Amino acid sequence: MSSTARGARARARTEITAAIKEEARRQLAVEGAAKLSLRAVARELGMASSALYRYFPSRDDLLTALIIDAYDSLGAAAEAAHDAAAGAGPVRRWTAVCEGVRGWALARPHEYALIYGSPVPGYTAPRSTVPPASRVALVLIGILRDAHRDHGLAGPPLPADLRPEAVRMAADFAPDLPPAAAVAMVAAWAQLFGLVGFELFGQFNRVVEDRETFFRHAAGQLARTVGLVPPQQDGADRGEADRGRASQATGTGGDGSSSGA
Amino acid sequence: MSSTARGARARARTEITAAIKEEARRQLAVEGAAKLSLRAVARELGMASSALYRYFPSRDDLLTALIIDAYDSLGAAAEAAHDAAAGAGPVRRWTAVCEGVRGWALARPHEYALIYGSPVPGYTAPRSTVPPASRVALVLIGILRDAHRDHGLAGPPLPADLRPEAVRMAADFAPDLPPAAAVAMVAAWAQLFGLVGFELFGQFNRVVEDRETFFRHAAGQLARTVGLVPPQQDGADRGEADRGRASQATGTGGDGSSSGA
DNA sequence: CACAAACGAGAGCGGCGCTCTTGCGCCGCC
DNA sequence: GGCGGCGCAAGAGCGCCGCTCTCGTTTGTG
Repeated sequence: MSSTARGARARARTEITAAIKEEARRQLAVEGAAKLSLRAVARELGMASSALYRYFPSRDDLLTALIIDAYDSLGAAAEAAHDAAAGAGPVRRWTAVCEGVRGWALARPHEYALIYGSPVPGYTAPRSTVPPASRVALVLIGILRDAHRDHGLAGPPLPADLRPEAVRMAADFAPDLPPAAAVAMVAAWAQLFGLVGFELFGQFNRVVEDRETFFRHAAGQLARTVGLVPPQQDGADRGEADRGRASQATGTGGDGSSSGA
Repeated sequence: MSSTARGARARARTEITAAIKEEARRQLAVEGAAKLSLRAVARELGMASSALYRYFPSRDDLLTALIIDAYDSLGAAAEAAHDAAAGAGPVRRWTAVCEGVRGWALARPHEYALIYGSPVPGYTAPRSTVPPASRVALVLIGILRDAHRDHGLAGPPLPADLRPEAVRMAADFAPDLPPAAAVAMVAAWAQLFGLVGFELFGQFNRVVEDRETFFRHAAGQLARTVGLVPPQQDGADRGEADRGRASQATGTGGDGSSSGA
């Protein structure tokens, strides 16, 4: 009841609010957050710049609204990518989510920069951004939970001095996961956005060319570090690579992630 | 001969240029890059704002100069951290560099944001930023090269479709490394800055509390993913992982980072 | 119907990046 | 040693910005 038809006035307000955000997002995509101008938005919408302050008390508040929307959009993309791979194994689902995040970021670089780039100087994100910001992490945690329930997780040991923190982390947001897995999960979460951010912000420019393939591989490795084991037996892993110097022969055997299946 | 005493005029110019950058860096640390104002810098230096354009043709050029300085400062910090651990094993040297990077970033959050945060809208970094930006990566590559020469590297296999790219990458900037190691290195490089960025930009706010310990552990794990194997020492902290069902094998022995020394 | 709240428009304040023009002082050259 | 020229600082000014205040109008409500 509260959302629809509480009078023409209220509906007009939500419509105008949406139009402002839409136009702002359009300018964001073109010019970037730094050059987003309230006056330009108002101009494009055919209203006085002062009128816009009836809807957003300041430029930063507009930005905050866009940030929340971006988090939600990214979260939805991650969830959609996960659902599209629902039937598959945990590694496949993991990489699907990672690729979903990457795809969203590549399609909306400025919105990605808005939420994972440098935060505005004195600005600290209000609490309202927390839940939408958690959605990607929740999807990843869900994959780990399922995998842990079904097969267990293969994680590295936990150093003694990290154990209390790990226990706290698991209790806080991943009660179904062993502490070591919670730690590995948070690290992988940050590392995922390191990969995406580096690609997006040009750090890979003369370094990585075939970024799609590179990312897929890296995401698969990330799955390993959180304890998800690829369908085929591991075991072959460790002794491999290149003992000694003249290695070069390394690789050859696909690790399974190369097969599309 | 070119650097010193090419006349009083020239020396005054370099001095003023340095003073401008210094003041700009001061304002950067206080307000952030978005609010850095040429007029404010000029005001603080007691000169007319227009005079400042004799030294930097635009605000973006000032920013670019600061970016290059920041890259160099970070690179120097990474090299210093590495040299301080020169005698140690590759894992210790790796984590030392990672912690050096983190320490630098925590001490200069705004300068870090300048180089690894969102790039300015239409702005693409000029070529002159490339060499200083590479210094951290070069240090890490050096560690891998040494480790590969001395003990070999234990990396995961390379999927067939990534092999051409991996060969190209190794040839381009790590000719002494096997292709798989070059790939793992670049991924770890990006992931390192993912960890640092998330901590710095508040993404860990209600997630990770003991960030120092968490980071040290994550950096150690990163060392493993690039094929650096920790000295095998069966310590007390082991066997935790998860105790789920088939908790297979759990990689190799302790990561040794738990010991304080 | 009357009234208060919400609203849109306009003017205006201080600050910004950047440009142009105007004088001045230092440099090298004859 | 005088002098022309160049580098330099300063001021005024343009168009933009975020934001505020005021004022007349619209609109939902008791």
